[in-house]
Amino acid sequence: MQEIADEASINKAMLHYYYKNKQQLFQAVFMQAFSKFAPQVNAIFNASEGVFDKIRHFVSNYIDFVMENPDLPSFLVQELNNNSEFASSFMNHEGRPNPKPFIDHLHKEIEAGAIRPINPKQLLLNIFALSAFPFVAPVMVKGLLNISEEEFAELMQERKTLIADQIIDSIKIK
Amino acid sequence: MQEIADEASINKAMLHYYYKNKQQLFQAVFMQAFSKFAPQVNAIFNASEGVFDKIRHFVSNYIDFVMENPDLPSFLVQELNNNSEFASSFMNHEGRPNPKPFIDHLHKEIEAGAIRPINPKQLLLNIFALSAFPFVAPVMVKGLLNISEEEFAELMQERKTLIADQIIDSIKIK
DNA sequence: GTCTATAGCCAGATAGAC
DNA sequence: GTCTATCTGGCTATAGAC
Repeated sequence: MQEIADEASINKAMLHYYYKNKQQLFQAVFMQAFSKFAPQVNAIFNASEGVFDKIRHFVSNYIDFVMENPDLPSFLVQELNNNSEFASSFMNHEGRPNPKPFIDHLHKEIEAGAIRPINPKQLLLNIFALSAFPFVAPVMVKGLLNISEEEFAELMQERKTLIADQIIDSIKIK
Repeated sequence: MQEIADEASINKAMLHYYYKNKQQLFQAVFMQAFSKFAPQVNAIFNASEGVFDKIRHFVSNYIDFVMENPDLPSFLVQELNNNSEFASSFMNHEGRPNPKPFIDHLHKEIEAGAIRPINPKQLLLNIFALSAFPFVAPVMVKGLLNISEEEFAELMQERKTLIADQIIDSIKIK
């Protein structure tokens, strides 16, 4: 609370004036982070494009977005991991990420023989994993690959097309 | 400290007898977690097999390993994120994950024309991301995909071959 | 080695003047 | 609304008997 007050150039008493206690301040912060994140994720689900374009746009938009908000993914993941009961209330929240439209879309394309018969949940997981992992575990990634902040940023730029191509290739009929 | 003491069926004073302070107890826990994790990761780098077999074995072994130690990845990632200075001392530690052999191996295969000319660091990142992400962000993944613990376990079993096939496919000369 | 009791400290929270 | 001063509880850590 002291550090937050310092950062805001006020004192602890004022924090308690605006947010009755620490928990409520935290929830306000979490909610704001979550409400920045959710629409980004929903973008992929509700767009009207074809599957390949959805994937390309999601990956590119997501990486651009988190490069501007680099602490968001690790913060959300950490708090969801440590408050699972409280997490589920956010997951049931209005405006939460809802993958159903995208999964239905995939099922249709599979039935039509337009893409390979992959389990849609696996595909979704692959998209998230490839896009989000470097931002969820940035210290480990930079340590393992032995790269600087700048090299990391370059790798992420390269990923915007690399990942999308790879994912699309994995479901394209050859 | 109280909760740890309870779990161990001793009292707080005994914890301080064996570990002078909380920080030292934490370091012991972290070190043990890290020393379980590092060899698993190194397995991929130092095996004498071909690239494709390395990838297949790593993915399968890694998923088996973390299914038995489900809290390890999220714990390590969280602590590395929050103690980056202290993290780097572990990353320079004896027996740390060292990807150089694997990256060299990839460079050779690329020069020989045996695999496609991908950036080896991107490939490494893809392998980690696809394997580790569900275990680093389990609550978010289960929430987004709307699946139970059991379905999660099934998905992970299916992933052992699915991911490996996809990664190999992304570097195979067609 | 093991325990109880307690010291010491610090963060969250409040009272009350302005 | 804003601030200073202060209370309070809880946590880490230690003293000291056994």
